[in-house]
Amino acid sequence: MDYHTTGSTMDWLEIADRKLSSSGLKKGQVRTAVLEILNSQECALSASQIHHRLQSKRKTALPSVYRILEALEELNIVQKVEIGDGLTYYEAVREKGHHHHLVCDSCGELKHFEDANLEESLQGLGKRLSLDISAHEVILHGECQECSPEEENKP
Amino acid sequence: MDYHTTGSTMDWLEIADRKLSSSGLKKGQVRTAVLEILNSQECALSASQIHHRLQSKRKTALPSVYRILEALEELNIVQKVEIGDGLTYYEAVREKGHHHHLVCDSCGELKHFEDANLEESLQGLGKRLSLDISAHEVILHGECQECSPEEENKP
DNA sequence: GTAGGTGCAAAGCTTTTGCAGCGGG
DNA sequence: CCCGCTGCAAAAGCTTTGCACCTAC
Repeated sequence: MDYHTTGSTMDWLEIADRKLSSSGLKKGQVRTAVLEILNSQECALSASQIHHRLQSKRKTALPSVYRILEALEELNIVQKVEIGDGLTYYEAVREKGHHHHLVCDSCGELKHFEDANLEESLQGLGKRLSLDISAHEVILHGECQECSPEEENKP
Repeated sequence: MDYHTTGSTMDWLEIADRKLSSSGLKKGQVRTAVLEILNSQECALSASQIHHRLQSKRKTALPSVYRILEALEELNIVQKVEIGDGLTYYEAVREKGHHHHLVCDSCGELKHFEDANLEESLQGLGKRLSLDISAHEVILHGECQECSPEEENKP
């Protein structure tokens, strides 16, 4: 399960390819396109957003997108991000850059951030309650920096 | 917006009643029953669980449950808890006891916990990123204490 | 040639909406 | 008596499944 055979940092696409082929999966055209979209995307996209972007390249069926995302999730190549109101997004799982999300109340956009402090708290929490935590998600709701007025004249 | 007129801690049901009537809403039988169920429930329930519990008392329509929960959410009497996989739960918003949730990987049950440290981290995070955070949710996934073997003979 | 990949149509689920009749204040 | 409450039926999303055909290896 160690993909650092060369010592250099491996590309997410490369890792994905290996995981896929070692699971006996082939490189279909739609799957390849989905991987490219997610790779060039900084944050998460919904299934229908991905589907929409695919249309410009090739006629694609939405069920295929779901099947592909499901397979990628199984292999821990992508992960679901559920941001509330039943909205589901998908994003690449990269080696570095574990992060959490902010959903902007104004523009609705999904932003992400990292915070060591938060991770520490979560880890400590697991210990304190003696829970074996396999995953955690933190979703913030609020105003993103673009939307919030620069609060220059605050009391 | 202060419901502590008497100085004593007010019951959640009482607060709910006031909020409802001050919004011009009536005390329908189903709504009253939903409030009672949520009040006697420590943690969150799904719409269909609530619906199911209601059947023993009275024939109820699932859409009514959704409408009631929607109204209660609007008044901040209950809140949604979305725990992933598209599962949505609802729970009473009480004056004290802000908490977060753990979804057990084994039994699937929803547990809750409080953690001051975590709250602090989240607050600090808002400051650091200068975000105006209106809400936050933390969902942990792992094994709850009941499910995890008591790990007595750990190396 | 043989699995896996993909499109299409249809089914499944949860949640929402419209409407008519009931019921609380 | 009026407006809100509720049940019923239907619609609306989003996601999954079945099946036939295509394609990578």
